[in-house]
Amino acid sequence: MQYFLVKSEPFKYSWDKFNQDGRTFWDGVRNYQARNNLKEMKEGDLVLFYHSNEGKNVVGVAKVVKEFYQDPTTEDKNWVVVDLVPVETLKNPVSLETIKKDERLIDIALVRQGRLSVMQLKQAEFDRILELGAG
DNA sequence: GCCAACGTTGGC
DNA sequence: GCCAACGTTGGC
Repeated sequence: MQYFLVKSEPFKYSWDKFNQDGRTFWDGVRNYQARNNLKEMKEGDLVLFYHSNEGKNVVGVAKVVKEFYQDPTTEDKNWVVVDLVPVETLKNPVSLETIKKDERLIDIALVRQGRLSVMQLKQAEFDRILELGAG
């Protein structure tokens, strides 16, 4: 079991919209590092959903239901998507500020490499964020 | 709206 | 293959 975090601008695709849809393919990744992380995802892996720009917090947990395949929005073979479904909404969204202040989360890619949109998390980091989100 | 970080592109 | 220029992301 692996753990990940994905970013989305709420204007583009929000957690609410995701829950209304019930399932989505995660498209729009146009960065090789992020793409490689997408390819690492296996069915059943858990993914934190982070709102960038607006909110700047982790709002919920999603699950991988289909491993990577060709991005249907482009012909370019470089890009892939995975299918995700929502699992649970965090009671207390965990803000970037909170994450930055937590010594156990100081090392995660969200902080270290701000621009990366798909990243892997250690289980301890994933658990810690859920703990903070439970309120 | 600004700017830092950083990935990508293209000239040499 | 290096590196300057440029574009994009995302925090502030």
